[in-house]
Amino acid sequence: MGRAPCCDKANVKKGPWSPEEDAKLKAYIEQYGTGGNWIALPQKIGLKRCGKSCRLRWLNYLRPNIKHGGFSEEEDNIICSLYISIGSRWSIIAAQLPGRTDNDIKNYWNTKLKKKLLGRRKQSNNIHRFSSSDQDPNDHQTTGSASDDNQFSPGLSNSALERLQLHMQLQGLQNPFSFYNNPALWPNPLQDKMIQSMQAASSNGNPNLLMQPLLPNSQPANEQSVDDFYAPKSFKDKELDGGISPSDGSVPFGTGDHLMVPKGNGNKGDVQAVSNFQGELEKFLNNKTAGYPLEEQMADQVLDCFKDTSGSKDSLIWWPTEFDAKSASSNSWDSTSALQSNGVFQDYELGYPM
DNA sequence: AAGTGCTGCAACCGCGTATGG
DNA sequence: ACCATACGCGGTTGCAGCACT
Repeated sequence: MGRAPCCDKANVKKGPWSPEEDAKLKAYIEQYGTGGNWIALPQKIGLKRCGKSCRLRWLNYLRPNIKHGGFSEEEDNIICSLYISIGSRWSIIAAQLPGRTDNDIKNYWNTKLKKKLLGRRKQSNNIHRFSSSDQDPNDHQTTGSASDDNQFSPGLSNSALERLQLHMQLQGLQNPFSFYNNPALWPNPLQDKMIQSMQAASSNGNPNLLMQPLLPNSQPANEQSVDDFYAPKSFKDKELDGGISPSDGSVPFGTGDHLMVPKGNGNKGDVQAVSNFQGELEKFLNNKTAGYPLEEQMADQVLDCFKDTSGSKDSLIWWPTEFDAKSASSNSWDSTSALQSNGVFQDYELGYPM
Protein backbone atom coordinates (compact mmCIF):
# COMPACT_ATOMS: atom_id res chain seq x y z
CA MET A 1 0.00 0.00 0.00
CA GLY A 2 1.89 2.98 -1.23
CA ARG A 3 1.17 6.55 -0.56
CA ALA A 4 -0.89 8.36 -3.15
CA PRO A 5 1.37 10.51 -5.31
CA CYS A 6 1.01 14.24 -4.85
CA CYS A 7 0.81 14.76 -8.59
CA ASP A 8 0.62 12.93 -11.87
CA LYS A 9 4.18 11.67 -12.13
CA ALA A 10 3.80 10.78 -15.78
CA ASN A 11 3.07 14.34 -16.86
CA VAL A 12 5.53 16.02 -14.57
CA LYS A 13 8.99 17.11 -15.52
CA LYS A 14 11.78 16.26 -13.15
CA GLY A 15 15.37 17.30 -12.83
CA PRO A 16 17.07 20.66 -13.06
CA TRP A 17 15.00 23.74 -13.74
CA SER A 18 15.52 25.68 -16.94
CA PRO A 19 15.90 29.48 -16.91
CA GLU A 20 12.53 29.72 -18.65
CA GLU A 21 10.81 27.74 -15.93
CA ASP A 22 12.50 29.84 -13.29
CA ALA A 23 11.38 33.01 -14.97
CA LYS A 24 7.80 31.83 -15.26
CA LEU A 25 7.58 30.78 -11.65
CA LYS A 26 9.30 33.87 -10.33
CA ALA A 27 7.23 36.26 -12.38
CA TYR A 28 3.99 34.63 -11.39
CA ILE A 29 4.69 34.48 -7.68
CA GLU A 30 6.01 38.01 -7.57
CA GLN A 31 2.84 39.21 -9.23
CA TYR A 32 0.17 37.02 -7.69
CA GLY A 33 1.77 35.24 -4.77
CA THR A 34 1.44 31.53 -4.29
CA GLY A 35 -2.29 31.71 -3.84
CA GLY A 36 -1.93 29.40 -0.91
CA ASN A 37 -1.95 26.35 -3.11
CA TRP A 38 1.28 25.03 -4.45
CA ILE A 39 -0.33 22.02 -6.04
CA ALA A 40 -2.46 24.17 -8.32
CA LEU A 41 0.28 26.66 -9.06
CA PRO A 42 2.13 24.85 -11.88
CA GLN A 43 -1.12 24.37 -13.77
CA LYS A 44 -1.92 28.06 -13.54
CA ILE A 45 1.49 29.00 -14.87
CA GLY A 46 1.62 26.26 -17.43
CA LEU A 47 4.59 24.49 -15.91
CA LYS A 48 4.88 20.75 -16.12
CA ARG A 49 6.19 20.54 -12.63
CA CYS A 50 5.02 19.08 -9.37
CA GLY A 51 3.71 21.64 -6.92
CA LYS A 52 6.19 20.50 -4.36
CA SER A 53 8.96 21.00 -6.84
CA CYS A 54 7.76 24.55 -7.50
CA ARG A 55 7.64 25.28 -3.83
CA LEU A 56 11.14 23.95 -3.31
CA ARG A 57 12.50 25.87 -6.26
CA TRP A 58 10.99 29.07 -4.99
CA LEU A 59 12.06 28.61 -1.41
CA ASN A 60 15.56 27.44 -2.10
CA TYR A 61 16.51 29.40 -5.14
CA LEU A 62 14.16 32.00 -6.57
CA ARG A 63 13.02 33.73 -3.43
CA PRO A 64 14.43 37.24 -2.97
CA ASN A 65 17.49 37.84 -0.80
CA ILE A 66 18.66 34.26 -0.89
CA LYS A 67 22.32 33.90 -0.08
CA HIS A 68 24.29 31.02 -1.53
CA GLY A 69 27.62 29.87 -0.22
CA GLY A 70 30.08 32.11 1.52
CA PHE A 71 29.05 31.21 5.02
CA SER A 72 30.60 33.54 7.54
CA GLU A 73 32.31 32.44 10.70
CA GLU A 74 29.43 33.81 12.70
CA GLU A 75 27.02 31.73 10.69
CA ASP A 76 29.24 28.71 11.20
CA ASN A 77 29.10 29.31 14.92
CA ILE A 78 25.36 29.61 14.94
CA ILE A 79 24.85 26.49 12.87
CA CYS A 80 27.26 24.53 14.99
CA SER A 81 25.83 25.56 18.31
CA LEU A 82 22.26 25.08 17.19
CA TYR A 83 23.08 21.68 15.77
CA ILE A 84 24.53 20.69 19.10
CA SER A 85 21.50 21.90 20.94
CA ILE A 86 18.64 20.83 18.68
CA GLY A 87 20.15 18.49 16.13
CA SER A 88 19.22 18.40 12.49
CA ARG A 89 16.23 20.70 12.63
CA TRP A 90 17.41 22.62 9.66
CA SER A 91 14.36 24.76 9.25
CA ILE A 92 14.74 26.10 12.77
CA ILE A 93 18.41 26.71 12.26
CA ALA A 94 17.67 28.42 8.98
CA ALA A 95 15.19 30.70 10.71
CA GLN A 96 18.08 32.11 12.68
CA LEU A 97 20.11 32.85 9.59
CA PRO A 98 18.38 35.39 7.36
CA GLY A 99 18.79 34.64 3.71
CA ARG A 100 19.76 31.03 4.28
CA THR A 101 17.57 28.09 3.44
CA ASP A 102 17.28 24.87 5.37
CA ASN A 103 18.48 22.97 2.35
CA ASP A 104 21.52 25.17 2.01
CA ILE A 105 22.43 24.81 5.65
CA LYS A 106 21.85 21.10 5.55
CA ASN A 107 24.13 20.73 2.54
CA TYR A 108 26.71 23.01 4.07
CA TRP A 109 26.70 21.04 7.28
CA ASN A 110 26.90 17.67 5.59
CA THR A 111 29.61 18.59 3.12
CA LYS A 112 31.79 21.07 4.93
CA LEU A 113 31.03 22.05 8.47
CA LYS A 114 30.70 18.54 9.82
CA LYS A 115 33.99 17.56 8.31
CA LYS A 116 35.60 20.68 9.58
CA LEU A 117 34.55 19.86 13.11
CA LEU A 118 34.52 16.11 13.18
CA GLY A 119 36.62 15.23 10.22
CA ARG A 120 40.18 14.96 11.29
CA ARG A 121 40.95 13.98 14.81
CA LYS A 122 43.55 11.33 14.37
CA GLN A 123 45.77 13.14 16.79
CA SER A 124 43.13 12.97 19.44
CA ASN A 125 43.01 9.78 21.44
CA ASN A 126 39.89 10.78 23.31
CA ILE A 127 37.49 9.28 20.91
CA HIS A 128 39.06 5.85 20.99
CA ARG A 129 37.00 5.15 24.04
CA PHE A 130 34.05 4.85 21.73
CA SER A 131 35.62 1.96 19.95
CA SER A 132 36.46 -1.55 20.84
CA SER A 133 37.38 -2.51 17.31
CA ASP A 134 40.34 -1.78 15.12
CA GLN A 135 38.25 0.55 13.02
CA ASP A 136 39.58 4.04 13.26
CA PRO A 137 36.66 5.90 14.73
CA ASN A 138 38.13 9.22 13.77
CA ASP A 139 38.14 8.62 10.11
CA HIS A 140 35.32 10.75 8.87
CA GLN A 141 37.17 11.81 5.80
CA THR A 142 34.63 10.42 3.47
CA THR A 143 31.11 11.58 3.24
CA GLY A 144 29.87 8.06 3.56
CA SER A 145 26.46 7.21 4.76
CA ALA A 146 25.46 7.70 8.33
CA SER A 147 25.69 4.03 9.01
CA ASP A 148 29.34 4.04 8.11
CA ASP A 149 30.13 6.13 11.11
CA ASN A 150 28.31 3.94 13.51
CA GLN A 151 30.51 0.92 13.31
CA PHE A 152 32.38 2.10 16.33
CA SER A 153 29.38 3.05 18.35
CA PRO A 154 26.47 0.75 17.83
CA GLY A 155 23.32 1.97 19.39
CA LEU A 156 24.09 5.64 19.16
CA SER A 157 22.72 7.39 16.15
CA ASN A 158 24.99 9.36 13.92
CA SER A 159 23.36 12.60 14.84
CA ALA A 160 23.53 11.98 18.55
CA LEU A 161 27.08 10.79 18.25
CA GLU A 162 28.09 13.84 16.30
CA ARG A 163 26.54 16.05 18.88
CA LEU A 164 28.37 14.29 21.67
CA GLN A 165 31.61 14.50 19.77
CA LEU A 166 31.09 18.16 19.11
CA HIS A 167 30.47 18.77 22.76
CA MET A 168 33.64 16.94 23.61
CA GLN A 169 35.65 18.85 21.10
CA LEU A 170 34.24 22.22 21.85
CA GLN A 171 34.62 21.80 25.56
CA GLY A 172 38.08 20.29 25.26
CA LEU A 173 37.05 17.42 27.45
CA GLN A 174 38.88 14.22 28.03
CA ASN A 175 36.02 11.79 27.94
CA PRO A 176 32.51 11.65 26.67
CA PHE A 177 30.95 11.72 30.09
CA SER A 178 32.38 15.02 31.08
CA PHE A 179 29.49 16.66 29.36
CA TYR A 180 27.30 15.16 32.02
CA ASN A 181 29.57 16.40 34.72
CA ASN A 182 28.85 19.96 33.77
CA PRO A 183 25.20 20.85 34.07
CA ALA A 184 25.98 24.27 32.71
CA LEU A 185 26.06 22.60 29.32
CA TRP A 186 22.64 21.08 29.65
CA PRO A 187 19.40 22.47 28.41
CA ASN A 188 17.75 24.49 31.09
CA PRO A 189 14.89 22.17 32.03
CA LEU A 190 17.44 19.49 32.64
CA GLN A 191 19.53 21.86 34.66
CA ASP A 192 16.55 22.69 36.81
CA LYS A 193 15.76 19.09 37.46
CA MET A 194 19.34 18.42 38.37
CA ILE A 195 19.47 21.45 40.59
CA GLN A 196 16.34 20.32 42.36
CA SER A 197 17.75 16.90 43.02
CA MET A 198 21.02 18.36 44.15
CA GLN A 199 19.33 20.85 46.39
CA ALA A 200 17.29 18.06 47.85
CA ALA A 201 20.46 16.12 48.44
CA SER A 202 22.01 19.18 49.98
CA SER A 203 19.14 19.68 52.34
CA ASN A 204 19.55 16.08 53.34
CA GLY A 205 23.04 16.79 54.55
CA ASN A 206 25.14 16.49 51.44
CA PRO A 207 26.16 20.04 50.63
CA ASN A 208 28.85 18.95 48.22
CA LEU A 209 26.24 18.17 45.64
CA LEU A 210 24.98 21.70 45.46
CA MET A 211 26.38 22.82 42.14
CA GLN A 212 24.31 25.88 41.53
CA PRO A 213 27.27 28.23 41.22
CA LEU A 214 28.10 26.39 38.03
CA LEU A 215 24.90 27.58 36.45
CA PRO A 216 25.11 31.30 35.93
CA ASN A 217 22.50 31.26 33.20
CA SER A 218 20.15 28.84 34.75
CA GLN A 219 16.59 30.01 34.54
CA PRO A 220 13.57 27.96 35.38
CA ALA A 221 11.90 26.82 32.26
CA ASN A 222 8.51 27.88 33.51
CA GLU A 223 9.68 31.47 33.60
CA GLN A 224 10.36 31.49 29.90
CA SER A 225 7.74 33.16 27.84
CA VAL A 226 7.20 30.27 25.53
CA ASP A 227 4.68 32.16 23.48
CA ASP A 228 7.47 34.46 22.42
CA PHE A 229 8.75 31.73 20.20
CA TYR A 230 5.60 30.98 18.31
CA ALA A 231 3.90 32.54 15.39
CA PRO A 232 0.46 31.70 14.09
CA LYS A 233 0.35 29.15 11.32
CA SER A 234 -1.21 31.64 8.99
CA PHE A 235 1.66 34.01 9.50
CA LYS A 236 4.11 31.22 9.07
CA ASP A 237 2.55 30.24 5.80
CA LYS A 238 2.54 33.76 4.53
CA GLU A 239 5.98 34.79 5.56
CA LEU A 240 8.20 31.86 6.20
CA ASP A 241 6.94 29.74 3.41
CA GLY A 242 7.66 32.36 0.87
CA GLY A 243 4.20 33.57 0.03
CA ILE A 244 5.07 37.18 -0.41
CA SER A 245 2.59 39.92 -0.72
CA PRO A 246 2.66 41.15 -4.26
CA SER A 247 1.44 44.56 -3.26
CA ASP A 248 4.19 45.52 -0.90
CA GLY A 249 6.87 43.29 -2.35
CA SER A 250 8.02 42.46 1.10
CA VAL A 251 10.74 39.95 1.42
CA PRO A 252 9.44 36.68 2.73
CA PHE A 253 12.38 36.30 5.00
CA GLY A 254 12.68 38.53 7.94
CA THR A 255 11.04 36.17 10.31
CA GLY A 256 12.74 38.37 12.78
CA ASP A 257 13.75 37.08 16.14
CA HIS A 258 10.89 34.66 16.30
CA LEU A 259 11.09 31.05 15.54
CA MET A 260 8.23 29.93 13.39
CA VAL A 261 7.36 26.64 14.95
CA PRO A 262 3.81 25.42 15.18
CA LYS A 263 3.01 24.61 18.73
CA GLY A 264 1.49 21.20 18.40
CA ASN A 265 3.97 19.96 15.89
CA GLY A 266 6.98 21.14 17.77
CA ASN A 267 5.98 19.70 21.08
CA LYS A 268 5.15 16.25 19.87
CA GLY A 269 8.26 16.06 17.81
CA ASP A 270 10.42 17.24 20.62
CA VAL A 271 9.08 14.73 23.08
CA GLN A 272 9.79 12.07 20.53
CA ALA A 273 13.21 13.47 19.82
CA VAL A 274 14.18 13.59 23.44
CA SER A 275 12.78 10.16 23.98
CA ASN A 276 14.94 8.89 21.18
CA PHE A 277 17.96 10.74 22.42
CA GLN A 278 17.45 9.38 25.89
CA GLY A 279 17.23 5.89 24.50
CA GLU A 280 20.38 6.40 22.60
CA LEU A 281 22.12 7.74 25.63
CA GLU A 282 21.00 4.82 27.69
CA LYS A 283 22.26 2.37 25.14
CA PHE A 284 25.45 4.28 24.82
CA LEU A 285 26.02 4.47 28.51
CA ASN A 286 25.11 0.84 28.98
CA ASN A 287 27.84 -0.14 26.59
CA LYS A 288 30.33 0.81 29.26
CA THR A 289 33.06 1.23 26.75
CA ALA A 290 35.36 2.47 29.46
CA GLY A 291 35.39 2.27 33.19
CA TYR A 292 34.48 5.58 34.70
CA PRO A 293 32.54 4.59 37.78
CA LEU A 294 32.00 8.09 39.08
CA GLU A 295 31.10 9.43 35.71
CA GLU A 296 28.72 6.60 35.10
CA GLN A 297 27.04 7.46 38.34
CA MET A 298 26.70 10.98 37.13
CA ALA A 299 25.33 9.73 33.86
CA ASP A 300 22.76 7.73 35.75
CA GLN A 301 21.75 10.84 37.62
CA VAL A 302 21.39 12.68 34.37
CA LEU A 303 19.26 9.95 32.91
CA ASP A 304 17.10 10.00 35.99
CA CYS A 305 16.58 13.66 35.41
CA PHE A 306 15.08 12.96 32.03
CA LYS A 307 12.22 11.35 33.80
CA ASP A 308 9.70 12.89 36.07
CA THR A 309 8.97 11.52 39.47
CA SER A 310 6.70 8.83 38.11
CA GLY A 311 9.52 7.68 35.90
CA SER A 312 7.20 6.78 33.08
CA LYS A 313 8.48 7.07 29.59
CA ASP A 314 5.47 9.09 28.56
CA SER A 315 6.28 11.85 30.93
CA LEU A 316 9.81 12.56 29.98
CA ILE A 317 11.03 16.03 30.42
CA TRP A 318 11.35 17.47 27.00
CA TRP A 319 13.67 20.01 25.52
CA PRO A 320 11.49 22.42 23.67
CA THR A 321 12.77 23.20 20.25
CA GLU A 322 11.78 26.79 20.67
CA PHE A 323 13.41 26.95 24.03
CA ASP A 324 16.67 25.52 22.87
CA ALA A 325 16.86 27.56 19.77
CA LYS A 326 16.01 30.71 21.63
CA SER A 327 18.49 29.87 24.28
CA ALA A 328 21.15 29.36 21.72
CA SER A 329 20.44 32.57 19.94
CA SER A 330 20.28 34.55 23.12
CA ASN A 331 23.38 33.06 24.64
CA SER A 332 21.53 31.62 27.53
CA TRP A 333 23.02 28.23 26.98
CA ASP A 334 26.67 28.19 27.80
CA SER A 335 27.98 26.22 24.89
CA THR A 336 26.55 28.77 22.52
CA SER A 337 27.82 31.78 24.32
CA ALA A 338 31.19 30.17 24.67
CA LEU A 339 31.28 29.49 21.00
CA GLN A 340 30.24 32.90 19.99
CA SER A 341 32.15 34.97 22.44
CA ASN A 342 35.35 33.07 22.83
CA GLY A 343 36.08 32.06 19.31
CA VAL A 344 36.32 28.41 20.20
CA PHE A 345 35.08 27.51 16.80
CA GLN A 346 37.87 29.44 15.23
CA ASP A 347 40.37 27.27 16.99
CA TYR A 348 38.95 24.22 15.37
CA GLU A 349 39.03 25.82 12.03
CA LEU A 350 42.70 26.44 12.49
CA GLY A 351 43.25 22.96 13.76
CA TYR A 352 41.41 21.20 11.02
CA PRO A 353 41.80 23.01 7.75
CA MET A 354 39.48 22.03 4.98
C1' DA B 1 44.60 13.16 -22.49
C1' DA B 2 41.79 9.76 -20.34
C1' DG B 3 39.97 7.46 -16.51
C1' DT B 4 38.51 7.40 -11.83
C1' DG B 5 37.07 9.10 -7.54
C1' DC B 6 35.46 12.90 -4.78
C1' DT B 7 32.79 16.99 -3.67
C1' DG B 8 29.07 20.11 -3.54
C1' DC B 9 24.65 21.21 -4.58
C1' DA B 10 20.00 20.95 -6.50
C1' DA B 11 16.22 18.26 -6.48
C1' DC B 12 13.39 14.37 -5.15
C1' DC B 13 10.99 11.28 -1.87
C1' DG B 14 8.15 10.02 1.67
C1' DC B 15 6.53 10.68 6.29
C1' DG B 16 4.33 13.41 9.89
C1' DT B 17 1.43 17.18 10.76
C1' DA B 18 -1.91 20.91 9.96
C1' DT B 19 -6.06 22.32 8.09
C1' DG B 20 -10.57 22.57 6.23
C1' DG B 21 -14.83 20.36 4.96
C1' DA C 1 -14.74 13.01 15.20
C1' DC C 2 -13.29 11.68 10.92
C1' DC C 3 -11.27 12.03 6.47
C1' DA C 4 -8.93 13.99 2.48
C1' DT C 5 -5.77 17.13 1.00
C1' DA C 6 -1.88 20.12 1.22
C1' DC C 7 2.16 21.56 3.48
C1' DG C 8 6.67 21.31 5.82
C1' DC C 9 10.52 18.94 6.86
C1' DG C 10 14.59 15.90 6.99
C1' DG C 11 16.87 12.24 4.65
C1' DT C 12 18.55 10.72 0.43
C1' DT C 13 19.83 10.63 -4.39
C1' DG C 14 21.71 12.08 -8.83
C1' DC C 15 24.74 14.56 -11.38
C1' DA C 16 27.98 18.10 -12.96
C1' DG C 17 32.33 19.77 -12.14
C1' DC C 18 36.72 19.32 -10.07
C1' DA C 19 40.95 16.96 -8.49
C1' DC C 20 43.95 13.45 -8.75
C1' DT C 21 46.48 9.62 -10.88
